[in-house]
Amino acid sequence: MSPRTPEQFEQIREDRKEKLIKAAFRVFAEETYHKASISKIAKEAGVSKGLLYNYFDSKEDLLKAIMQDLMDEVSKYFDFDDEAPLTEERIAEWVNKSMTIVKKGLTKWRFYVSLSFQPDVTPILMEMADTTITRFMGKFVRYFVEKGVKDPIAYMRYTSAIMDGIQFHIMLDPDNYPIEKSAELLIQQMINPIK
Amino acid sequence: MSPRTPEQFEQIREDRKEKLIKAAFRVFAEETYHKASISKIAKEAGVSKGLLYNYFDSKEDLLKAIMQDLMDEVSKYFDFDDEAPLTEERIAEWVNKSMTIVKKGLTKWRFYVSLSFQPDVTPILMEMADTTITRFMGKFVRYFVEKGVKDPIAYMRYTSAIMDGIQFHIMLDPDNYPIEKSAELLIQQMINPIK
Amino acid sequence: MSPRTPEQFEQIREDRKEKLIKAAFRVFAEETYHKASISKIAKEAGVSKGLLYNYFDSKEDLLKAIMQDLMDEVSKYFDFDDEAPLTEERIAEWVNKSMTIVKKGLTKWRFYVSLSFQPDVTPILMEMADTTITRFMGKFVRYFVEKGVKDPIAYMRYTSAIMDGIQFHIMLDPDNYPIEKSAELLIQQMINPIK
Amino acid sequence: MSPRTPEQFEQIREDRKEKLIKAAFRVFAEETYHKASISKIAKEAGVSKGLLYNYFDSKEDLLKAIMQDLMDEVSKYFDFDDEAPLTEERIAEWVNKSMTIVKKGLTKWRFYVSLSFQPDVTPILMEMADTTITRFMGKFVRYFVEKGVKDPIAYMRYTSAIMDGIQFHIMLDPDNYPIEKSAELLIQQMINPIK
DNA sequence: GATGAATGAGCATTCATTCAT
DNA sequence: TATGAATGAATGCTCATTCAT
Repeated sequence: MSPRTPEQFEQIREDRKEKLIKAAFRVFAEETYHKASISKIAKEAGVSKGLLYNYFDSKEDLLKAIMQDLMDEVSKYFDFDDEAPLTEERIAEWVNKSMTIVKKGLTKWRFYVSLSFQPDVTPILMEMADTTITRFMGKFVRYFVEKGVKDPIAYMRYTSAIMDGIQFHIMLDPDNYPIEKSAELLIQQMINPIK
Repeated sequence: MSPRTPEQFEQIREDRKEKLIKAAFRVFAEETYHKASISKIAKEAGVSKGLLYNYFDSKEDLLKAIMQDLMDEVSKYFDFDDEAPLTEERIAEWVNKSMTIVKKGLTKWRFYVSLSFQPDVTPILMEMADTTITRFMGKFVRYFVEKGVKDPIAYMRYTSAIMDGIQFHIMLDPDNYPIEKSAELLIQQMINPIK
Repeated sequence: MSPRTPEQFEQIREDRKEKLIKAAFRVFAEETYHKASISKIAKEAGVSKGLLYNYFDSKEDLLKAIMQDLMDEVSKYFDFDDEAPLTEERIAEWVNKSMTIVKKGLTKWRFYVSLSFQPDVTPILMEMADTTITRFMGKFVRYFVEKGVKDPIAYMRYTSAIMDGIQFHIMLDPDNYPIEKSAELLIQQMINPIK
Repeated sequence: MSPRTPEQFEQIREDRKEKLIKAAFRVFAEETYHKASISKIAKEAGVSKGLLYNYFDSKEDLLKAIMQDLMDEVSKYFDFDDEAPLTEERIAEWVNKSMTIVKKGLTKWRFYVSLSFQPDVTPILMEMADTTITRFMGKFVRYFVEKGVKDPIAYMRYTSAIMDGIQFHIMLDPDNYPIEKSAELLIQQMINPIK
């Protein structure tokens, strides 16, 4: 009598959840978290409002799911889980990738930054991001230590800031910002740091 | 004829307007433009909802007034209106001031950035900012031209991005970010640019 | 010390009242009684809101004043106060005048009709109109009696209805409605009534 | 899939819509379109304000629905869709019916006229009424042509005006207006037109 | 599980009216 | 007398959430 196994049900749930998150992302990105409506998200995902509440407890819960998704994507993309130390090649690769990923997903990253500055979202985000970022930073500090930089932590933070500043400018003016030139200059600064 | 002179009325209007802008700023900063309610702003300013509409045509009008205020403050602070060219001293001063102003007004600048990333606010902001920013950038380009930089426009944009990245990081972690060291490094890069 | 006599003050009051009524009429006619705002009326009349309340107790009071004005105008126009009986010439004159007056003051009469159909206005209007209309009708009844009409009251009401119907159509489509032909037909029917 | 069939949902929707239109009609008729509040309409219909917006996009949309209803009723009542020409019997029937329908639905027709004179409603109504009225008028013109009337269009408009004038008077004073006598006179004028 | 009708609190905005000056 | 700042209730409308089916 039961035409689907529990596994199949689980699969359906996962697919639907994914579909809802994608839809919510599109709507949130286009209209601000507060302005976006659950109705529109449900319609965009092709399900009923009621069903959406079967998958997420609230609008905020949906927002958290989106952010988790975004963070997973970043982690996967850079794959900093391994223990290998940074090399000059990997630095260059990281710089280039970081810029490309922004240029290719403008809406997504604008949304991410937008969220991260919304006062009620910031704490949630910070908590979620903490461990990932810490490990990430550690790698760079060790790299600068080996390069003989005098204040490696400060230098790491300085270069991180540069990276973020560039990404920020790409988001605001993707067509005119000199991405390649900037990448070249930043790589230069990281490979031959001011000691 | 008039029970209060027009000057008195004008004075009252200015005072109230100022009070409302300050209140609106506090509420917007705390809650996002869309979540913030006119009711709360009026209460925060200690006046009735109706009165607010005596001074501002709409919620958006109020937002614009706040932003104009912020931009006026920046302009006054940096006073880039004169025609004198940039010197090394002025560059150093600009870098230091830019960081100090953020550190001293964290809430305000977080709010400013937050706004600038809200999809429906961005166009309004862009329109208001346009001419100011253009003149500002021109000064830096001319400076780098004189320094003999190969691609002065790209270099200007690169250093602008660095400045913004640093400010961004100060906003996120004002207590730990190495402000002085960063200022020193950035000044270095601007006075002895990579040609 | 007193630069104006009481009479002059009275004159000023009358002039201002007139100006306010005229302004209120324009605004009401353009926007419906309920949609029209006191603010706009005061501005249209070139005085302050406060002063308006010095002359009229409320919005409704202002409306009543307008209606009284309109009715006075009608009375004056037709001058039915004299005791002379209706003649065929006066009938023809009345028909033609009645149509011309509508054609020449479309906005005004549309407004008048519009008001007369607003549920809360109707009773006020009815009360004000009562005596004027009664006397007016009496004249016609006597006229038809003399013409030997069998049911002169019914015939009077029938022709009144025709007149109103024509006026109504002129208001709705002043450019195409056959005013002259209609006048001619109606006069015909009144001079040679169906007995 | 669905807990209620789409048909059931459709049924619920139709019922509610009907109930809301009826309630809106009552409230509009009693208070003018602008004074009537959505709140009151919802309460009158026994549903929440929110639900009303589930069925109608706006107050104006609700108004249109009411008017469409009224126009449908008239159309159904007179059934002028067929191609058969007007005969003397049908003329008489039309005159009598036209008066009866007003007498029997005073509130409704007062409301209809009231609406048609509210400045912001007139254009909406005109647009909706246009084609119906044109066809209707054509029939009468052809009838008068066959009767050998000299200016059949003018005569059609004249008799339409009479009809409207009578209806207008019935609305204002249903108890005293000589309906039957008027009907008789008008029928007379249409069957033996002044050539 | 799945639907969408239903709710009600909340929002931006308007406006007749009052009142200190 | 004359002003317009100030009020607050009311309005049309939106939307997250619930729930009968």
